[in-house]
Amino acid sequence: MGITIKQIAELCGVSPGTVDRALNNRTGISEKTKQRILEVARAHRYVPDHRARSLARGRTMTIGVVLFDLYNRSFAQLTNAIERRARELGYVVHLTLTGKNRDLEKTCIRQLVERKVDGIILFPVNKGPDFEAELASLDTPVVTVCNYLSDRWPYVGIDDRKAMNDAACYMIGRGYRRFIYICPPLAFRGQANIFTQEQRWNGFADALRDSDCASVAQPVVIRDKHYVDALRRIDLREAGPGRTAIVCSCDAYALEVMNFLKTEGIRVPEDVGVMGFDNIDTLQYVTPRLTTVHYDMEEFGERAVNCLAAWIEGEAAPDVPLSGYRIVEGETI
Amino acid sequence: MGITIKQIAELCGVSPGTVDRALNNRTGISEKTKQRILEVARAHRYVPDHRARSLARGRTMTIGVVLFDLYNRSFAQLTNAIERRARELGYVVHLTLTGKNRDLEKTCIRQLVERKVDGIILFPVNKGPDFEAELASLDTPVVTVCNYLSDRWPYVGIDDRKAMNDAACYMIGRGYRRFIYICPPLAFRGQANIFTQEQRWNGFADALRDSDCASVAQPVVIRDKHYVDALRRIDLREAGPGRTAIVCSCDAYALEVMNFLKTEGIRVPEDVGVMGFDNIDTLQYVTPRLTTVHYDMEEFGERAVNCLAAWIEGEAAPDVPLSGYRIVEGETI
DNA sequence: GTGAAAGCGCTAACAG
DNA sequence: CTGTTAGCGCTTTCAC
Repeated sequence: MGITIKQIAELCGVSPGTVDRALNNRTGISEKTKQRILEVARAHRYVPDHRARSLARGRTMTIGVVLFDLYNRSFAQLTNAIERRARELGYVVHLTLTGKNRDLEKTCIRQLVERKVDGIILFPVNKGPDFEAELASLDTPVVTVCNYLSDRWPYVGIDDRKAMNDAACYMIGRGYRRFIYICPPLAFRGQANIFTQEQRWNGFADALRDSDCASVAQPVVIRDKHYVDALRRIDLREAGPGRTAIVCSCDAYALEVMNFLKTEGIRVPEDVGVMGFDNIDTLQYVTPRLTTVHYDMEEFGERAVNCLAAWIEGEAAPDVPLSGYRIVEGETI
Repeated sequence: MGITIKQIAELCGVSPGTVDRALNNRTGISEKTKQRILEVARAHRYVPDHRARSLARGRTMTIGVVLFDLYNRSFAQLTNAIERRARELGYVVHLTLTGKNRDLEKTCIRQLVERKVDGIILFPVNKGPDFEAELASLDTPVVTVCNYLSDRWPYVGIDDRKAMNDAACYMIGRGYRRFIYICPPLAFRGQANIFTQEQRWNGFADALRDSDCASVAQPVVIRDKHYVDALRRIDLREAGPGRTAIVCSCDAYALEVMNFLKTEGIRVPEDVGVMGFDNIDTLQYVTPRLTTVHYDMEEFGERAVNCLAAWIEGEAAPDVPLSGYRIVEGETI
């Protein structure tokens, strides 16, 4: 199954080297033999063996991607963008999914290294000096996305702290004074890499602290994975100064929260406001339109690939500026 | 960068063959030298080169996936399931996306073959004898998903014709007599492989024809890519016998339609009913709850991988039974 | 313009 | 138990 260069060489009565010259448009071959070889190759449906080629050439033209999963809309978009951009640059993608399992993440990375990918795009769930050392020892370019690891690797993302700060100010500006902050990942503080989620929380806390509005209350923070249950135990209609907002550290939580509020007959934003983050595309079909923070996942994907490709082809890891974001004024705040 | 078996052999003063025995837990090596070799390998962070291994062993333990894109929720789910199941079986996934481009699909397949994937999971957009011949000549196991190609390749999916037939009967049973059928892909009939979409349409047409209910009218069929615009030109509140339903050949269209109806102030299902297909997970956040046809994409992914793996490891392509489906009774019909 | 040979890193078959 | 050798398929260098 599958004819090889050597076999073509025999069939044509030439050497493998000559076949190589013909097949790869190299110089130093007469047009006549070249055509003859190409003819035979076509007739036998010659397909080059990429493994052998990459072994000889030293490049696989493959990039590895390590993500949680594809359930989150954003990741699907990101993967899509990565594949497209990678393809444009001549790379094929190895997709590996970790399900947020830290050991599995290491396994995935190891597999990619064994397969000698030219570079890796990583949404890290691990962190810490050991992990960094491990990553550094790979001798493989790595670009991090959506979750910062360290300045030893380029990072593609936004300034989440500032963005959530802006969001908080926006809410305060609209009369919100009491807040419930939902962010289950915070429960993994110190264990997993939840940099982005921490940044968002910090940005939120900053804003509340810095607010010159005296009536802003201490926020209630929900770290429970069963955040809807936790929410159920709170009296959301309790009277008090200013309005109440449920701040979700990402849209996925916000959607669940809105479903819950709907079943409880709690009106948004009349009774309580809801703030999201990510602007996932699902939102365009949901009423009321969620107020959220938008950034461009497609751009993330492209930037990550561009950066990785530049690193692969160049010497050092290029710097990537943080991406932009904006608050999407919906109907829930 | 990266130590090789040969180098380890030199360092340990043994032959490459012995190192291979130690590294791969083979028999015929003394515990002592084995430990010594493993020691050195670990110290130098030995990582096997998968390309070389696969070249020598004849298997890549890689499966290729060819899909449109990841925008459709279903595909993201499918990809996720494929990756997970493939990983369980020891395979790594090459993901290629075609954007529904028929030439690009061929390119993707060729790339995967060059990379000597052990098998391919394909959502085909091409069809016809030429394409089938091309595919057959690959000498690579291929399993088709979601879009049937021919009985030469296993197919993972449901009986779409019957499912849409059931859906139509369900609507007729609920008093619907006038139908608008939305299915832009039908415009590519004869060109692209739209098997599934045709099946759904056929099932729908069957049901209307076979209905013993005399008042069922000929459906209006929208094949226009700008189906919302087409819909705008129709008087949806026109009086007539029975109720009117907009039947969408997949949920993605239904969501757009519902958004449109909302902006027009047309109530669902009071003024007009809406039927979907696929039961994408987005639906759980959309009101009113869309009536649709459910099938299990996760199962598709698993079955496809299982089938492919069985074929790779066995002789012939295993048969896969059609998967189940069910109508999800929502609030829009 | 073409051929021969070495090598990429690993495996497997055969000697010893 | 260990070493040797011959590949896997392609590339590349150096002769001719």
